[in-house]
Amino acid sequence: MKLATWNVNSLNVRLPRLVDWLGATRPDVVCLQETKIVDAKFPRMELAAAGYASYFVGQNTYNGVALLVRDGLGPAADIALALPEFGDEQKRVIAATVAGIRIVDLYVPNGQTVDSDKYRYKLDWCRAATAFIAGELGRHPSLAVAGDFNIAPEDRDVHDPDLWRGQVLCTDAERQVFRDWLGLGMRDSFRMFPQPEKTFSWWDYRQLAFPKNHGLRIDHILLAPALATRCTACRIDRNARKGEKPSDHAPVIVDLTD
DNA sequence: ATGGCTGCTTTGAGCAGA
Repeated sequence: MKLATWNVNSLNVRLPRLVDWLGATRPDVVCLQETKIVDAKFPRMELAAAGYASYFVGQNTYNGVALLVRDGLGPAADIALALPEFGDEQKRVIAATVAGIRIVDLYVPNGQTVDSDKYRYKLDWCRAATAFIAGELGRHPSLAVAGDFNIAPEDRDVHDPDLWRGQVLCTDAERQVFRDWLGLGMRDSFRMFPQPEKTFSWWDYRQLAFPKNHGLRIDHILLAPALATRCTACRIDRNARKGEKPSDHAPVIVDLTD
């Protein structure tokens, strides 16, 4: 089982690249964020032609998440489309059970700046997500939580920690959320393996950030113990950030033994 | 040397992303 997460920053713009990437990478399940598309316009036919079933919840302009499931894995079951007991207009969560694995796809709010209402919303949202993950883990030992967390967990996940210190994505409160999720028993799959230094998953479109590798690692796949023992690799597909009209995020991919 | 983004919006300057 190959599981991936990718913030595509508009499925409208990125669909050709996504289809190419699916063909080249052949993941079994893909968690998408920032689809920015209403359900009625979701390109399910195009993705079906590429060999994937789509499950999604979206809206115009912002947010939107989807799960893509490769044909032959069987249908996704027990689909959830929001954090329970957290009134939220924004479409940031989809969860489903696929081939015995419970997959939670999160698009964590950005937070904008620490003095903004959006930062408060981010922390409230994350607290609700903590409760959701705890509940899911209780029901499903084979749990994966993947997505754009908008949290760089440690200084080594930041190209210039001094520049980013205390800034949104890197604050103590956000990093504590990440540790809270690990504290539930989840493992950061990326850190289960030796990794090259300065490996990131997001680079600003501006100021040549990508060629200078001025990035952050903010996209993650967390695995419950029962899946962590099956995990043989985690990598970030930096090549997907190259070329014409890339997303500003690169995909994260894990391999799980059967 | 400097500044160099992208996607979206009941189309066109402004917001948001991170």
